[in-house]
Amino acid sequence: VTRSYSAPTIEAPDLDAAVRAMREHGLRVSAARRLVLEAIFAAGEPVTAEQVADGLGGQLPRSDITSVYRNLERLEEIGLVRHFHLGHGAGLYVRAGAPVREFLLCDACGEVRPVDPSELDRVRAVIRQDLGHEASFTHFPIAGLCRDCARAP
Amino acid sequence: VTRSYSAPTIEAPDLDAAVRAMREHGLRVSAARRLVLEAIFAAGEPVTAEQVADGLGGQLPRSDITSVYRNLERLEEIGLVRHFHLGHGAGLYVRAGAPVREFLLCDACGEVRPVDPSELDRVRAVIRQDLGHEASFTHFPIAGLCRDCARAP
DNA sequence: TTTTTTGCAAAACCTTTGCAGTTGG
DNA sequence: CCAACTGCAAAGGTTTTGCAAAAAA
Repeated sequence: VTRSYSAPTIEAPDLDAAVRAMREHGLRVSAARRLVLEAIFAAGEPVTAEQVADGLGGQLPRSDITSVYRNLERLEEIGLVRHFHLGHGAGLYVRAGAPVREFLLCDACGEVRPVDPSELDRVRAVIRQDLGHEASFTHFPIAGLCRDCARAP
Repeated sequence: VTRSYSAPTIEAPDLDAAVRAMREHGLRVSAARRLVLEAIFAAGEPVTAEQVADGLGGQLPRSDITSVYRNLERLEEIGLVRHFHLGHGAGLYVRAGAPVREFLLCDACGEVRPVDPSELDRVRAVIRQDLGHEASFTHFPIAGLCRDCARAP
């Protein structure tokens, strides 16, 4: 199944603040690291480590994929990046600080629907009440059937 | 994080009916195929392709892992096997016809809690009402924090 | 006999590790 | 200067693919 993707609007990145945060956390601001950060901030949507290494398809200089993984990890540790998964492929990395999205995935047509976490508040409340579990859909999506595919299966 | 796993009770397998189903679907009943089926039916809990290939740790003859994957795929196509994921590791295969379980995963302590699908009926209803999505947690688990870890984070 | 299936080798895919050399602070 | 970081090569874990030989129907 091919996955479609509607990018959530992401507010203008603040690279300088991010660089400051790096220094505050004792991370060196190397060229490679800065490049990963720039790619993540420049991308309008979640991207794979490979896309970052490819310089977002030529928009930025290429990087070594090993360093990209290592830097995404560091940046995630200090809260500048988050990552999540849609299905089975490579992980997707986004700039933290951008609005958090959770995802509904249609197993039939492949639609990926980003939703605002508030839209899942009632869902989380029911899970908490019925099962005593604090659910989070920020790392794995909610799979199933979208409205259209549920109607015409 | 190490994952604990409480096996759901699985009713006595009916290998003969499964073999009949294979023939009905035009699948040949080869030794290798039968072995995969036996392993899946004999296992008291979901197992990886590798566990099947290893003969469940010596209980059964070993098989070639490539064939195991191919046969699990065929058996899943005709509805004798299901598979799902818990986190990032290898997929887990279970005999279809055994009671379906859905899973809650604790990101903090690694607890894996199998629940009966009926326990998620209200959850699914809210997702349907609020988002028009027919949710299924049979392929990916519901991640988050278990009751204990949510209390003491 | 004919079509499916097997077993092996090899590769694909995503991610991590080891290490010697480079660099930021 | 020196700990942190890089780039490369290599490997790890999971799953798929190609193909000639073997086996089911």
